[in-house]
Amino acid sequence: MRDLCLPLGLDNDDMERLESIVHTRGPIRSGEHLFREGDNFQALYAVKSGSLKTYTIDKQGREHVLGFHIGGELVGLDGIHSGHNRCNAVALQTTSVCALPFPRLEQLIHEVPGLQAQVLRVMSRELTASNQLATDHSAEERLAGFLASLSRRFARRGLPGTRLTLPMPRRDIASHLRLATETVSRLFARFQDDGIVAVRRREVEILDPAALETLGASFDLDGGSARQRNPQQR
Amino acid sequence: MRDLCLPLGLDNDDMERLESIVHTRGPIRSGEHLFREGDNFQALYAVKSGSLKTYTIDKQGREHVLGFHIGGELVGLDGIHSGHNRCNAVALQTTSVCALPFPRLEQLIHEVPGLQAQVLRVMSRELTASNQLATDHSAEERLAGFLASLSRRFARRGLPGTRLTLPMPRRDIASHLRLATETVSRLFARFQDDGIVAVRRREVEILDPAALETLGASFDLDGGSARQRNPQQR
DNA sequence: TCCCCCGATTGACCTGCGTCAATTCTGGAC
DNA sequence: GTCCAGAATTGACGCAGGTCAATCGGGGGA
Repeated sequence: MRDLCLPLGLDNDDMERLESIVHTRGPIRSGEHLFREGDNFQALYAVKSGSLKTYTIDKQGREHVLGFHIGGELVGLDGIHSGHNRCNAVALQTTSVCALPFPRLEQLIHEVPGLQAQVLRVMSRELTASNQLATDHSAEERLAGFLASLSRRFARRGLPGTRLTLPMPRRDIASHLRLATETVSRLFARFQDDGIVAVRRREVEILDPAALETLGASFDLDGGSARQRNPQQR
Repeated sequence: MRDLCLPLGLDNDDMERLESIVHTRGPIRSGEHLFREGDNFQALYAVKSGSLKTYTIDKQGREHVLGFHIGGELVGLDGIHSGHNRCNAVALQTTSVCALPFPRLEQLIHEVPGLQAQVLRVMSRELTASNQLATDHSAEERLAGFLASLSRRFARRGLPGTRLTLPMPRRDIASHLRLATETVSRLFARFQDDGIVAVRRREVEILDPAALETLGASFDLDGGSARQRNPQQR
């Protein structure tokens, strides 16, 4: 297979064992669901290409976008504990994924110590990111932090980090950041006036990455803006 | 030891193995820190008695309360991936915890399959809860959902779920829910006027649990309000 | 017992962002 | 090419909740 593109840092042998249990699923076309809230939880999914959004519908019928997932990222971790998927996952564009059937994955985690460590790490990172998303920040900080984070994630995939095509509409960005669509639109306009980005619909060019990082510094969605750790001991 | 009070559903033998690696730490007095952001990540902590809050300080110096942890709950999961604690943990009252040194825990997870499954489950549940916290709801929904959740958690511990003593000040509740202290205070007053609760400082009596659940229904912090799953397929 | 300090409450006012509404843009369908 | 439905933008306005400020209250220390 050779195409499970998760950055797990496993050696070749372990990676092959992991790939032996996955099966590719796709293409999933834009708007099609990978899974839905309440479905039996059967597998985790690694995005190979394209992108997904995850969301929930609350008891009032309102949609809440939990996150966006591009290539190399994992989806479905929140479904483990209850045995049911806790959110919906829908393709934002033509997308293909690798399914990692959970019972077999659990078995493999047990057999491959390196995999155990990586899975714990991935889940922990997801938790940190979600915690960050739950914090309280202004609309400006949120959008700047979101763009900076997205830019880094694209760059990590080898795509140009300063010239991106957003896979999602404004409405989804807004929902994800707990803003109104109009607020997102106005902020894009403001960032553009300030010379920080050039935006045309879903094409975004980041003209002043430093300014974007500064604006979004306190809303660091993936702990990646500064590689600097915080080495203070008490 | 016999006092690691985590509801992991392990058999006696496995539980004993787990307890053999923990060591009790406490009492931690109110205001003392269990760990701080940036510290080397060394252990997970299970709260035995008392309570903790976890929080971060952002680059502007603002505090964000991530969560509260009472007996039987686990703290520190977000520190795994980076090897450094990602938040601060401070006691809200006299508190004692069990430290689970992570390297030994990892080893034990490998050896005890039942423990592996439980750890994955616990992390997944944390993730679901954090995702929920990140969603967009009115102040009223947030506070009602928070109180309902807290009530359930107390009840799970065998404490009266309708008569609770809040271990945290208004300011921390407000920060956790992304509200102003004054808003929390006003909402308590309103809930009291509506006959839903009786509040006196930190003493809260829930007079109308159903009303509280209804108000907070769409902001379900621990998936516990309704045991009903969502069995729809597709 | 009396302070004293800090947490909580309450009121008045303000503002960031949401809501509503009107255009404009645009990429597919044909 | 033309049409059109949905996406994005822009403006006017309103409100939920934040901010500022004054007061209250109660537990702990001497």
